[in-house]
Amino acid sequence: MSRPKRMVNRASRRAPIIESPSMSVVTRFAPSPTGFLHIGGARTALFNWLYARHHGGRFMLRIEDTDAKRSTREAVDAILDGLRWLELDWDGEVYYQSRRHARHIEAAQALLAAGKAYRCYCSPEELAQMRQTAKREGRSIRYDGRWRDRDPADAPANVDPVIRLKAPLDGETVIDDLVQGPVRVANSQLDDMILLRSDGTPTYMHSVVVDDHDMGVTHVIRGDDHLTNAARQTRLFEALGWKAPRFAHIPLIHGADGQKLSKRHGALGVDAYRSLGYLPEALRNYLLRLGWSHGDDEVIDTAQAVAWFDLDAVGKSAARFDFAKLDSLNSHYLREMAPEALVALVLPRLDDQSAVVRERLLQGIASLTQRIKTVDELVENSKFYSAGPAFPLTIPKAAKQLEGDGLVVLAELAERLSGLGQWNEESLEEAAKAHAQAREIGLGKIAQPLRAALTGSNASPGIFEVMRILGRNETLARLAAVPGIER
RNA sequence: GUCCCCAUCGUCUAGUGGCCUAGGACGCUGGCCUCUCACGCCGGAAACGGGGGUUCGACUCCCCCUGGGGACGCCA
Repeated sequence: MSRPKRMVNRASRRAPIIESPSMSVVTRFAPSPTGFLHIGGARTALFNWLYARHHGGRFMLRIEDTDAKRSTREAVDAILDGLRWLELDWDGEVYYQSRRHARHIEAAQALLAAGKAYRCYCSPEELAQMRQTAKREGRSIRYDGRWRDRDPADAPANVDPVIRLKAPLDGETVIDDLVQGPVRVANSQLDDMILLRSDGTPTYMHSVVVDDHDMGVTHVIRGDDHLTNAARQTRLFEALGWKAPRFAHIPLIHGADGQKLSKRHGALGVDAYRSLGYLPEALRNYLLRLGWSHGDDEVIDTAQAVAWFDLDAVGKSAARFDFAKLDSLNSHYLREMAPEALVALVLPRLDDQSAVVRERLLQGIASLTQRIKTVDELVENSKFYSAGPAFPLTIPKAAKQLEGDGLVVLAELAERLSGLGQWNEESLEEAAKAHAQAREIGLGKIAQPLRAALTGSNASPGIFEVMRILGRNETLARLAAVPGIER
């Protein structure tokens, strides 16, 4: 596989990833269990997985369930299921952030003891008012630090305080983002974030930092809606005296309306893609190309993706989700599957799962697969191999074939077929053509009624293939079952 | 409102100062093939948001504008 010349240039241009060989990569996917694994999360997981696999590092999974009120076991299961279906295997045990509360609290207390954090006695109402005022006056909306240097003796008696980080007021925080490049944020824009809530539980912002450090995460790859969080978190890392990981904020996936795709806004869970009939490899390929590229390559299987993937080829602008392209990739991977694998997908969803049907499918599935985009369509189009069409036909165009002349032609053909010596595609086509010639009509005038009678549809694989696979008995039986034909 | 990010065909993208008459893919579309629908093959329409610079030369570098997105929670 030769790399295009330009790819080399591109790589050498941004190339900020100069790690010592001994430094092994650790990435993590850290979803919050408040719903299914949606498509954006799936891509974030994929990129983290690919980056770790490409660099021979570790890919960890951490469930961010610090919000006990909103986290559910069902959501955790849905996320795990989704990742398994996508075949994104994680290393080691699943981390549950909630189980590490003690550690998070300890870190916050240490900051407090070191004078790098402080107690804030503002009530939620007070904060809401602060925000409102700031908004009205056109200032940025953030906590004003009123308890930052206030005498603890002023503390109201029966108010449980939150613990806030005492972050630097001046200067700026620079994130040297692996995707976005250097991003500078004035420290004056960032307020003193809450580490521990008034009930003593740690916030997400704090837990993330402690966990990423403790887990040895080297690269945080996540949606760019976290970009400003990276600045906040960097300051916490500094306060704790830890080295911050490298950040890579990948652009978000937008819906057809150009807005961020989220659980509350149009995003489907990966389970929906599964039940819609998409293959995990197709979804991975599609998601990979949303924001990442390797020259003009489009069809990239997972092994190739692992070999090629790196952060320097991740684009910076948001992408819209496009089902049409997913469809085309899905049909590509479907067509590459072995008949046995395809049948294993289809047969369980058919009414008749007998050996006879299985054998028909084995023979007919390849050409069936040429005509569909999803597994669902494949199942739908395979049904005629399982059961004969019911009459009258539900498809008007097909039903029309079984009227008048069509019916006459079929009756005559049935006669001819019953006496046919060889039953293969060549002999069948020969017989049909001979009949067409005898009646001085086009082959289509015979093939279409045949198709309707045999498959119940006006579109199907080649009709002689269908007849061959169905066999003489079944073919004749189906013809005989057509209302208006007696034999 | 404040801050941050982004900007090439309808969509995903290639492009890193001359290789660009801007390439590929999906979709759309004309044709061929043909028993239907597909597949396949051949062809077509389709984009650098605008304005200033820099330069011998800008899709490419800089600035402004415009447009889009994101963040501003005791959510994650």
